[in-house]
Amino acid sequence: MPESTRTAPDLAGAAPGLFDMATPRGRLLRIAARLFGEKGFAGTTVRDIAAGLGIQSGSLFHHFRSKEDILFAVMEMVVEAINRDLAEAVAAAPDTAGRVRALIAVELHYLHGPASDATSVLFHEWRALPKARRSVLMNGRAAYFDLWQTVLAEARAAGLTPIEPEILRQLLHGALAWTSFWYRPGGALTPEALVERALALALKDEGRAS
Amino acid sequence: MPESTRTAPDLAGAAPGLFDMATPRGRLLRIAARLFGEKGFAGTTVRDIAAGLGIQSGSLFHHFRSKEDILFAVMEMVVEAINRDLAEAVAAAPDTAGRVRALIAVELHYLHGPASDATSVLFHEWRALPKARRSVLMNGRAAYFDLWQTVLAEARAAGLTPIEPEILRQLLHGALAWTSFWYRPGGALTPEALVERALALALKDEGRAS
DNA sequence: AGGATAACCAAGCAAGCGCTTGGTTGAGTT
DNA sequence: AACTCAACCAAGCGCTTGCTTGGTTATCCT
Repeated sequence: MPESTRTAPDLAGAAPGLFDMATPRGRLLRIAARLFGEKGFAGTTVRDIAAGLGIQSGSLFHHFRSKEDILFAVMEMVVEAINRDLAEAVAAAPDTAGRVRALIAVELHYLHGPASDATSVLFHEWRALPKARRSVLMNGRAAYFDLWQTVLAEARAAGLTPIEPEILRQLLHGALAWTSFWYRPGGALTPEALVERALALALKDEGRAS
Repeated sequence: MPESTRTAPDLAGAAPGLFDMATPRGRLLRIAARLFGEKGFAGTTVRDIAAGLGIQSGSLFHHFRSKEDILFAVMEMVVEAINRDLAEAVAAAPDTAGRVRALIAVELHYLHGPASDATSVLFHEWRALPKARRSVLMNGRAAYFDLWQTVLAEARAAGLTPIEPEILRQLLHGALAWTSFWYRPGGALTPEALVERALALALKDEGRAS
């Protein structure tokens, strides 16, 4: 499939995901992310993960100290990558509407591109972490939330939306996160078209739907 | 707290939830819903539920044949109730925008009113059910989805949104479902104000935010 | 008074869970 | 040739899981 070069960031080398498939650790994280995404963290056993790798369940603990550490590693990886790409994409956008579109495009790209498994784990399984680790993750995401809020405040000042930035951010985040339950790329609705629909939802008078 | 009498339905007698607190079965479902909502289905044990009722874990199986049956009963109860209230509220609304507001208000009322635990279980834990039972639930929700889509199609025909009804329905459903992770009634943002924000998100030129 | 029944307890079983242990293998280094 | 070490296996430990069993108690119906 061809790249979407206009607004979405280039994740290039990370093609089969954000994990290094050359190392056992990377392969482990990849299938763990897939299983956690499919059956949830509590619904996935270390034996499931081991079976996916073709090794014994005990051998997992040569690479990670606990099942929870695996979940945390998956999430940390996504947080770092998404932070980087989001800042890049926003900096490259020419105007306010372009920045909002960039935010949406990056988030949807993570939710449905090569990193989809790991991203939906980050979005949907944070309750499985103890509070201490949850707040570590939230610290890592602070920059991400700030960026959204800054751009949305800019949009509101420009008259593109009447909704307060922090509320709009949460509503949009929910709308986008939920797409992992119903949207599948490859169908009639292209990823680019989905970005435009979400943008039409976020901003007045930017709708080019249908 | 006073009722919101304008558009939200009156759930009256169901005050402490939608469960009949006079029966052991109702009390069981109530605390099961709370625990499933807090820790997830797989993260909740039958011993947790029993402890919440002050009985032995084995005694649960006098009321339900399996843990999964408990989850299913919680979900069925919400599906029935929400279907009924949604149809009522939409029928009572005077115009298109009012019908969209009614849809949003009912959904948010279920997510944050007395039935909040059970509703967020329905929205977030359906993956814990085997596919056969999932499709039983989906059949029960068909009327619900149809209603949303009909009203949103009407809104689009009236020029209130450029987004296709089925896509808008999914995006809005995500935005609303996600509020259970961040919104708490009793704070600065009232439930009524949240409804207006969500309405401003759904429809053009209906924004009265700030 | 006698019988049926709903609601529970006390005890525990079989299976599955996360994780540990001690040992093996094979590629890389010197 | 001797050594190191990452990557794994085979076995199983201690615990928790959902659920079963046989029996007890209180309430209601007749």
